[in-house]
Amino acid sequence: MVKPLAASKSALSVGDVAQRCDIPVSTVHFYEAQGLIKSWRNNANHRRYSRHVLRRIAVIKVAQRTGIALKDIHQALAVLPQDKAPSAEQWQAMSRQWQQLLQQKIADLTLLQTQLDSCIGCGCLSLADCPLRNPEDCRAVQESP
Amino acid sequence: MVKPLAASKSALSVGDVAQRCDIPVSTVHFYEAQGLIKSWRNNANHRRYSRHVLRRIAVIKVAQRTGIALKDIHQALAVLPQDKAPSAEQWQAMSRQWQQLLQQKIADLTLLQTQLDSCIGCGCLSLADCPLRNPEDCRAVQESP
DNA sequence: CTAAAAGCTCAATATAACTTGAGGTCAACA
DNA sequence: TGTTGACCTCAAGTTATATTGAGCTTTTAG
Repeated sequence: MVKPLAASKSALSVGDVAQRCDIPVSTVHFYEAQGLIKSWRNNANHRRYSRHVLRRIAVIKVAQRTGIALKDIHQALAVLPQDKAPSAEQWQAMSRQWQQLLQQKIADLTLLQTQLDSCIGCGCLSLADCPLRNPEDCRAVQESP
Repeated sequence: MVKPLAASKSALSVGDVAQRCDIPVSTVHFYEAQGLIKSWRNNANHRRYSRHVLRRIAVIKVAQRTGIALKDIHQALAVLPQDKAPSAEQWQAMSRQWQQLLQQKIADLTLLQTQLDSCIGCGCLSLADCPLRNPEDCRAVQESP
């Protein structure tokens, strides 16, 4: 059974977090072990999370989609507070980091696409640009067409 | 000492291949073990590669830059012959596969960028689009601004 | 002719990012 | 009350992509 959202609940169990972020409990544990998120313990030694952890995990997921490694995500998350909502400034600092990375990646892929587009099977018709060129390969191709 | 290129050499040693592709010998072995490239053996049981292996490895490297997994690269490479230059058709078939994947990735990242751009710290000002939104998180934020 | 360089095989290790499992606690519901 | 489900810890396993090392053979340069 899926529990209804209890919006006013201020502390979340590991199960709550897992469910709401749509990740396994083991992953929540893992992220915590990696220092990406934090928790405290209740009397029963059960983890309790601030609701702000949900945003952190959302950020992690987005960053991962772009191919950023966890340790880099860790670094970027460092500018966000663990236990309260980030200020506009904090948020913008993070966001700018992502934007730059994204732009970089997009530029990289776009270049590759353009190059591939003008590449005729590495017959080296476009020697300077072909991303698949290889000196030896090109020469060999020219020798025995 | 770096050997001069011997363009007319038709069979390459594992060392030749490694040097010309700028990858370690162990990686050449590894790719072969994975079935991405092929070799035959000479009298001394040493691997010998067709020069066309250089193009295959160039393709592997390009594809990896875009974040494509080796097993998918394996599949795409299947349309290229191991022991001769690909025909224009074969090449184009491959190229089209890459193009599609690239386009997909670029589109994905661009979307993400746009979304991130219009996201104000997930105060959920743009509820429908924010890639960082999370129902519980948003509601909580609204409750305690 | 000999010693270094390059090859070979096979097994182990490495890193990232998780997942699974064993064995045990604790609280709520029928 | 007892059993189910959510937690806990800690260790081991998994997949992808290689890299490293040990022990042995072949080639090549001086």
